[in-house]
Amino acid sequence: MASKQTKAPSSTQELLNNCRLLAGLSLAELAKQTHSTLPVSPVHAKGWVGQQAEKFLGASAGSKAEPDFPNLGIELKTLPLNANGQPQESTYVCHIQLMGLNQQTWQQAWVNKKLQRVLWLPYEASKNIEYGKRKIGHAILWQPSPSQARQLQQDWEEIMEKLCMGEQQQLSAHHGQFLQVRPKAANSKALTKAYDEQGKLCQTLPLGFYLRPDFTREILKNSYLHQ
DNA sequence: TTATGATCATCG
DNA sequence: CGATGATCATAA
Repeated sequence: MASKQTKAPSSTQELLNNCRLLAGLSLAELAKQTHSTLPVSPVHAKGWVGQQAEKFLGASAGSKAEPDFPNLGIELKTLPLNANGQPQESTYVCHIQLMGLNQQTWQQAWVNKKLQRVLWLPYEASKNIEYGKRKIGHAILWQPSPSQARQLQQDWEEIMEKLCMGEQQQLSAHHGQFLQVRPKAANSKALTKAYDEQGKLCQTLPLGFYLRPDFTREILKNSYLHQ
C-alpha cells in the first residue's frame, strides 16, 4: 500500500525504499500519488515526470542550484527510455554561469559536483505507449567510475577552454564526447551576460551542460550487470 | 532573469 | 533516424 511521500528522506536507504514504491507505477498512478493531474499532452509538460518524482520522493522543491537531496548529496534525474529500453534523450545537467567561470577547476565545477551521486529513475517514454500507461522503472544510484570521471573531466576541459576565452559563439553541441554544451533558454532569442573574445561584456544565448545518451546508456547497461 | 524540470522538432 | 538547436513549464 503505497502512499504519497513528501517528507525529505533522512538517509539514502530511506530514499531507495521510497523509490521501490515508484517502481512499476504508471504515470497515471504517479499522478494520483502526488495528487496531480496527468497532463493531456506531454508537449506542454516536458518536465512533468521529473517534477512529480521530486514531489513523491521529497526532494527540495524549486530552482535552487543545489542537489535535490542536499543532506544526502544526491541529484535526481529521470531517464526516458525508448521502445528498446534505452535512453532516448540527452540529460540536462545544469546551467552554465558564463560570468563566473574563470579559473575554475574540475573539482570546483558545479557540473562535476552535480554528477558525484545521481539517482537515475528510468521510465518508459516511447510514443508507442499511451502517456498515462508509461511505467516507471527501478531507480539506479550511480557514482562515476574513475574512467567515467576522467572522460567527463576531459570534455569539460575542452569546453571550458573555449568558454574562458569568450568563444561561446563558436561552441556547439558537437564538442565533447559525453558532456556537451547546448542552448538552455526559453527560446533562441533569450540572452544572458558574458564576455566576448576581447574580454568585453556582451549578450549571448544561455547555455547548459548535457550528457549524451551514449553516456547514460552505459550507466544503464552497467546497472543490469550488477543486479 | 536565472535557475530548475526536461522533451520537441527539424535537419543532415 | 539520431543529434543539434529550439522550445515548454514553473519558481523565486
